[in-house]
Amino acid sequence: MKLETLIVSDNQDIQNEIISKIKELINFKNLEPGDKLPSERMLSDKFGVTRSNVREAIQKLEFYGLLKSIPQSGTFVANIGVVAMNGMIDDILRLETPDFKSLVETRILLELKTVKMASLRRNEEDLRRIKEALDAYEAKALLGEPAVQEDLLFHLAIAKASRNSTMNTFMLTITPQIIIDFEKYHVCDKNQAVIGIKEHTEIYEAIKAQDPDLAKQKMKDHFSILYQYCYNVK
Amino acid sequence: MKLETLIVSDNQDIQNEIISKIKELINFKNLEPGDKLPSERMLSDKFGVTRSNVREAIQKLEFYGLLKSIPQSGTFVANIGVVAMNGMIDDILRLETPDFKSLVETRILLELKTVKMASLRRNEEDLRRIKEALDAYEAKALLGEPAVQEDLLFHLAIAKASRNSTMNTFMLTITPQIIIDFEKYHVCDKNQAVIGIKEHTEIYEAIKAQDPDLAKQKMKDHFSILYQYCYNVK
DNA sequence: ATCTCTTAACTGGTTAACCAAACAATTATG
DNA sequence: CATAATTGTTTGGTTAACCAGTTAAGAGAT
Repeated sequence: MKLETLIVSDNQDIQNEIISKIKELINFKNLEPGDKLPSERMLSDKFGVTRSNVREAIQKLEFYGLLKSIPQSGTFVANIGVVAMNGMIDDILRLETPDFKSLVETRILLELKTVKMASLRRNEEDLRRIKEALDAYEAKALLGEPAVQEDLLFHLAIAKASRNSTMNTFMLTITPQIIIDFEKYHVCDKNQAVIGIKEHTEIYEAIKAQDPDLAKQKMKDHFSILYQYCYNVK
Repeated sequence: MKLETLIVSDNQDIQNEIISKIKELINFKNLEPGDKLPSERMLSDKFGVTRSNVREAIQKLEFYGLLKSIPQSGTFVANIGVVAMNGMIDDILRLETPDFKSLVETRILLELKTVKMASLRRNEEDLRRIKEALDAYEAKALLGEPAVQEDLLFHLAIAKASRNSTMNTFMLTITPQIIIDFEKYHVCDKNQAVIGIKEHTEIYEAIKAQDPDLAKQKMKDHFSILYQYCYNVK
């Protein structure tokens, strides 16, 4: 486990170094939007790393919209000014792995919004899926078993019903880390699962009644314990 | 361009198909948390695709915390129930590329929160960086040139000052797509850049004064035009 | 029969060779 | 001299061979 973390960390460091060097190169050569970068092979030679490393770094910058690779042609600087380019690369380089507090803060923000949207936009199909998730959670919780996953599936069903694909994606993105942190910090270990049934049911009823403000309030109540806990952890 | 979109789409389809088959396999074989999946080579044989394709699919599921690859050992089902597994895979398969409206909705939600946090948590260094971005934007806007990138850099500087790494990452994630959509739908084409100077300055002053509610209000005002526009587009 | 040690195969990860498309320079042709 | 055809080179992408570590089966000793 330790070893793996170290390796990942090394890879990250190498990639960040390459990204940093690409940035320097762009600045040094005064490359402007549309200009071509040196080929992957030249870059890997120049930086003394493998082409795979260079490719990964380029793909990361491509993900953030800073570069654009065109097959059999080359890698080009995106249509973005040199100032923005430098600023964004700096931000990307300094991206931290999200801490628990920031995850919970973000999750609460998203959930309070998605539950309102879900109340307004949900159709019968959405409602059915949310109910299904609720029932699955209730069944597990009543058995006294840990139901963290069923819990989060209920919330994901709401996110889906919000009909906002971006927030839905974000919820999916943070869910695995939330699960890991919950287990790490032993959140939801106690009998809170049983309390959760009532809270979940109330949220579901509010969505069913298409009452966005009530739904938001019930969601807020649901998170009040977690909220306090999260601020105590840090 | 068309060709490329097609290829990407094909790749996406193949990947989704593989993910779907992996899901079926897990269900059919009743694999439980900790169980080992068949090797990448066997899967690629079985599915009639390349190992690269299988690897990408596995990596995607790994990103969402559903699988865990261990070098020289195998790929394992994460510690997540079969119900949650199925639910999350379905969600992942149905992930849509975010539409403009959902992007703007999400951006506004994030910005109203980060500007409050930035007001409370910013230090002098943060403030300096925000001011820098503001000045760069002002300089560009006064020249009558399009300053979309400088605009977004200002907002990214605020997100950074919020000291919430998750929201900061999310802002970075949506920024390139926002830029593309802004150009596509010709947002900010007119002289709105000049109006933006005043609004940006007011936001900056509120952050400087550490007044979270005022900052939020000014940000809201700043987005009112975009908000309307976004709902007209759809 | 049981336990230990060796060995061979199997694993995900990595590297290097290969591919087809795009581009540039050169040559042939009007 | 200008233009079109062609050929050789360069590109990002793909594929297949390779690697080091793990695993488990099997031989041998007790």
